Amino acid sequence: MKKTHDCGILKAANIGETVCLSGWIQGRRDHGGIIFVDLRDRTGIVQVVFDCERNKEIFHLAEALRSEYVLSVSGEVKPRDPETVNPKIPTGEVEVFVREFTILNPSKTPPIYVEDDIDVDENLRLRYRYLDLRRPEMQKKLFMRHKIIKKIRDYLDDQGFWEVETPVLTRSTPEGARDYLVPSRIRAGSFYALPQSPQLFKQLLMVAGTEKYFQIARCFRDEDLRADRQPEFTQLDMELSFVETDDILSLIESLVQYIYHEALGIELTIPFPRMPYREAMERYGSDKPDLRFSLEIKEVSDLVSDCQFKVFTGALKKGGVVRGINAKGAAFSRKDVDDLTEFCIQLGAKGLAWFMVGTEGLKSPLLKFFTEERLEQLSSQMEAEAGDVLFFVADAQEKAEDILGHLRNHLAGKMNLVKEEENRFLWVVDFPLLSYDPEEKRYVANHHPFTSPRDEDINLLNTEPLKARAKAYDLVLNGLEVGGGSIRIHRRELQEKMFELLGFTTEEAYEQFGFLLQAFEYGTPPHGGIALGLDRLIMLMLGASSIREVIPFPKTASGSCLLTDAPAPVAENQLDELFIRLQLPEDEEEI
RNA sequence: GGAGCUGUGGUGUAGCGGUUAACAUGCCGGCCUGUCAAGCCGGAGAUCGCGGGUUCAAUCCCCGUCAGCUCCGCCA
Repeated sequence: MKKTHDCGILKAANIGETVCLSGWIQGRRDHGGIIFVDLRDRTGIVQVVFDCERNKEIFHLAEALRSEYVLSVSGEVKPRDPETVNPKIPTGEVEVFVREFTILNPSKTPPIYVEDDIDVDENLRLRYRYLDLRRPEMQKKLFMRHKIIKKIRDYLDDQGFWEVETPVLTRSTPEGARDYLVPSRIRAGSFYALPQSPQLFKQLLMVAGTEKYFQIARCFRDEDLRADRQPEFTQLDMELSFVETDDILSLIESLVQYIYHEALGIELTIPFPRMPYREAMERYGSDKPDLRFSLEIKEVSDLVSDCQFKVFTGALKKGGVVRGINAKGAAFSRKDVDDLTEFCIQLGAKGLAWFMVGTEGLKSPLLKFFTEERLEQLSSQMEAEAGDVLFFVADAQEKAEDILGHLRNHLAGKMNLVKEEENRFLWVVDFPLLSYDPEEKRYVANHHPFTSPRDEDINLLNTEPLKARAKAYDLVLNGLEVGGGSIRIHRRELQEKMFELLGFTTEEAYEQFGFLLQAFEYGTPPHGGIALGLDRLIMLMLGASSIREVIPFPKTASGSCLLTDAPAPVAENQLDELFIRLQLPEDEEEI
């Protein structure tokens, strides 16, 4: 028997047809003389009927059917009596009277329910992922992921991009995240690294004249996991020649607008707003601000510089700042405020100053440190009204920004301010090119060593390198970074200057990046690119709360796969072939 | 590396220093010809994550450990 129709598509128009359906048994209702079975495939569910009176033999065979058996049935599509129509399912007007059927495979009783809205330990879902993925909501996520990526390919193909594959076994380069290493059998003692991104190859493709490149690229970073971070993940990686920042931003805006329209039917307004990094940090305390709520951070250093509160004045004397957030109308209890203080302390704050705004003025243990006039100015600066609670952090600028940024997000959750249905895209631009690493006592590239400074900031590299801004940009959606890229350096002198600032000698630079620097000597077009984190983007597009929901076979927080039990020990002869001897911490099992 | 939360029949929960460990659902059997969360009757199913400690007595309290989740560090 060959499947002639999908289960989920049968409707009144099919009445009278003889069909063959194949799928899984969603459920069975045995009434003694008649058995109803819901047959499910990836398109949906249809009711098939085994009737004692019509076919006694088939009916008795059907008594053995159970959930999740794989079943093939053939029979006639019949209309249901009006009073037995099921309006809850699309196929509810019809049912199939079974003439014959085959059990293609029986099933043990599944450990999780194959249905939507299950409340089950994620452990079990991951261990039995193949059952979890049978659930309609997961099938939909798989399908939507396919569809979004298909639309990306369609769009970029239409724009003249070539999809090019780059190696997965490549070489380890310094900077960036920890590499996953793969030992070489043929060259003893040497290792490949799995790519953190195809960065260097896509730049080489620009030298190679590809001009417009993209790839749906798997990337690997051996770092700890988060709800929005897995050690292996998928990027839409792109690189273009003869472009500047605006070309890339508007291309991505159109692409994102296209896939939202095509895949979700949602119309996005472009261009997306653009915000300099500095402004994002000052107003939101984050380089990936969530714009679905306001709660902006306010500067109050000037207003508190002459107060008696030593925590404030002390921070200012050390060159720090005092900044605050107004939790509008929050009307927090003392307990809430204590919890929030604890939250900030966990993040490294020394404390959290607060003022409750009542109808009769401010309430706070800190009132005595301030003059009436200053309190009034403070209230006005913070736009305080009765019911508000004002919070202040005094610390070094970067730290204060960071803590307030986290507090802002936390408050939004606690106060239920996040407009979940909104899609607030934002470009954050003008990132600082470099930061200073006090441990290594050198500058480090914020993006990567090939990121170009802004033309007008090139001279700053000689005088105040930390003030130089990069031609780098991040795409932010609802408080998550969903993409980032830059215009690259394509001129040799500037690249050498960068390496010099990063503390590489010419020899070291050639040792690590010689192949790229050499390529750059053979006619390199100006170029730039971007990579979008597809798992995150798809997660947000589908309203999922974790990246794991849109990855078919994800890893757990400790990097293991509960389905295959990877990572796992290997046989000794495998290690021998690779010239590897294990040196495990004490008390570890012998492998 | 650090902090927090969670762990009880297959599944989801309740419980409590001494219980026959409760409920729902699922599963098995029986009855039942129009259900679609079918219904009714009966039954099986748990060494309460693991190890140690306190105690006359531990699923419950303490310590450790493992696993999962969230966050910090890390990661663009």
